[in-house]
Amino acid sequence: MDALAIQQIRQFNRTVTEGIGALHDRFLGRARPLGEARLLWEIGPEGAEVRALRSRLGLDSGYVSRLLRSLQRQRLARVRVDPGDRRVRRADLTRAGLAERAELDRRANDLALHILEPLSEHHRAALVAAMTEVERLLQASMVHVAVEDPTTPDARWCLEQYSAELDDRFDAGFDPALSIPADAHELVPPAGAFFIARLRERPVGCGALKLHRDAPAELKRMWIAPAARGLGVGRRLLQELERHAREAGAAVLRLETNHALTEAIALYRRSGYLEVDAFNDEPYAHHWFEKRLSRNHRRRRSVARTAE
Amino acid sequence: MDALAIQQIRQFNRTVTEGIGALHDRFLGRARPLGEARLLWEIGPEGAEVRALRSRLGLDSGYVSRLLRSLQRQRLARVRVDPGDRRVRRADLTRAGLAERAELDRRANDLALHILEPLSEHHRAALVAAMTEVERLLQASMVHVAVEDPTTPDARWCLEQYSAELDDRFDAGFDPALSIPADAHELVPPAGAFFIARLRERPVGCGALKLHRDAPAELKRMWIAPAARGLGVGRRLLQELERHAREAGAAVLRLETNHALTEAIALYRRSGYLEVDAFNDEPYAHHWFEKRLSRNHRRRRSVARTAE
DNA sequence: CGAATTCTCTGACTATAGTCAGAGAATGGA
DNA sequence: TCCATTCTCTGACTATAGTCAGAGAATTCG
Repeated sequence: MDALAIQQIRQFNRTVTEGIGALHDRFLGRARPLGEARLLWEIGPEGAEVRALRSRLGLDSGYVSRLLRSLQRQRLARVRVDPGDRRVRRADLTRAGLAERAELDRRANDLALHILEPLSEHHRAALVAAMTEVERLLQASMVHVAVEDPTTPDARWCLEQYSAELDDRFDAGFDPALSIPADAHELVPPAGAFFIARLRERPVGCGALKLHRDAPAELKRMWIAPAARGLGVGRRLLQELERHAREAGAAVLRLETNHALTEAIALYRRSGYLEVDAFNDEPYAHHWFEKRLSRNHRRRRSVARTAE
Repeated sequence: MDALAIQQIRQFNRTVTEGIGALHDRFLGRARPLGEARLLWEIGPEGAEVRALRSRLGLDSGYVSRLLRSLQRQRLARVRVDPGDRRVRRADLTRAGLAERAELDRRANDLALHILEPLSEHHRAALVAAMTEVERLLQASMVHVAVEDPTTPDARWCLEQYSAELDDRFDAGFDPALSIPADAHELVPPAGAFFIARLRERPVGCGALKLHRDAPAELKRMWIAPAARGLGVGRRLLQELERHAREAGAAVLRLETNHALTEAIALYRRSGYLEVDAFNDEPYAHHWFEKRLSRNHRRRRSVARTAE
């Protein structure tokens, strides 16, 4: 694997963590312990349920309880019982707490300004552009794909997004009732599988398989959130779907699609799918594709694996 | 100031610290406390003086002493008296310590690999390129310029680099003895000033002023380390020199230079210097420049100040 | 030579950032 | 209705990452 690339990433990590990290401490000014500051920030102007704070920050319930008491003692936050469910508490910020949060916000801005300030206009623009690029690609690298239950709220959300997008892009709109169904019960083992691609817990794409004993497997419901497009998420999702289908014993994976979905069609072609005659009567489809899943495609823990 | 740029930098900081930070902890595996791991790394294969470790890591002497004892108990390091000066101790790694350090190195590589692994070749190359760019520009932004004593080892080193570079680039080489002198005693207040540009303590450039009561100030000994070129360090150094000359009462700043120094000449022209007739008999000079230092050029704490 | 300085170590102390095991109150489901 | 679950809090405990004030040995400076 490319040793130079690895060295560059390590160098980048050093520069960013030491450089920005040191600045961060100087600007965010460790006047307040980090835990309190994070909590103060996370409560936000609207307030939040204590249990939500706990899960968002990944902290122990006892610890959050004590941090909140400390914020209360400093008259920065209030904690009250939720009238709806009297087990849960809601935290919100006092005027002083809001001011303190605004101050944190201001300091974070100052930090960014302090980085830009010494640079010329030209270099500033270059830095912001390069940062945008690094951030996008890091996010791409942090996307994980996993089989999930198609009935969870996240899964339903993805499927709704999928339908809404088709409705928006198809010339005649999209009514799931007129299309060949792929209901939840068909997308759980052993009949099929439902995959969600997530970026830090948030769903950014989905895809599903319908498995048929000896007949080709079918690829359904593939969708990538607009914000995650162009990052290779579709390619990775497709690879996972193919791997799953292969491991489930399918020799061929096939799919139908609409001519409005140009990026998807390009992805399928790029990934080795060949256009074939219509193999079903899906009313929204214009193209039918299939791909033979090679059996000997070993899954090695090597980087070369994902090379295009 | 550009609010979008600031938002982008904040977003970048979040993604990088949360994304890479989380990975960092997972890979570097908090099996060993961070303090010990840093020290183990810093001792290095060659060993190091304890006082050097202290200053490099910026740690308290008592703390380092205890950390070292802990490493000794784990048979990872040895501490011995320096035979030359029996007050100082040297630490070095045992075989086990070296193995542990190699393991840290391996894990840092794995972290980098883990970031690259999910990406396509195309996206990998783009990420590495963008990281290189961010790192370069962040470094540019971390350069600081300050007046320093021209007799310190760092100052001498800069001046040697300066001479060596001229000797290398001038057609006929460069012999300081034949050039108009600018000795250390001329480069301290009130006769003049010597500036060093530093990136994290390491010198990456220098420049000097000779001040003459009512005559124009002279710019001398300007040099930028090859690794720091193209980052705007020269421009910032020049701005500092001009500011200092202006504040010392000079109305005009002038300089002579050799035609081999094309980037320097371009910088001077870009910065408002006008070519004038020879005002001295410097044997190595081909061009003479001067710039009128405007008095009313207020130094505002605004970003616009450094715009080109 | 004697005084000041340098380098390291020890003891005593602190703050931060947690973890874990209950306990009590409120709620939801059978 | 009652049992399990959810939500929060308290007390007791831990590890990490330091800081500070000497003290003792070695060295350097005037």
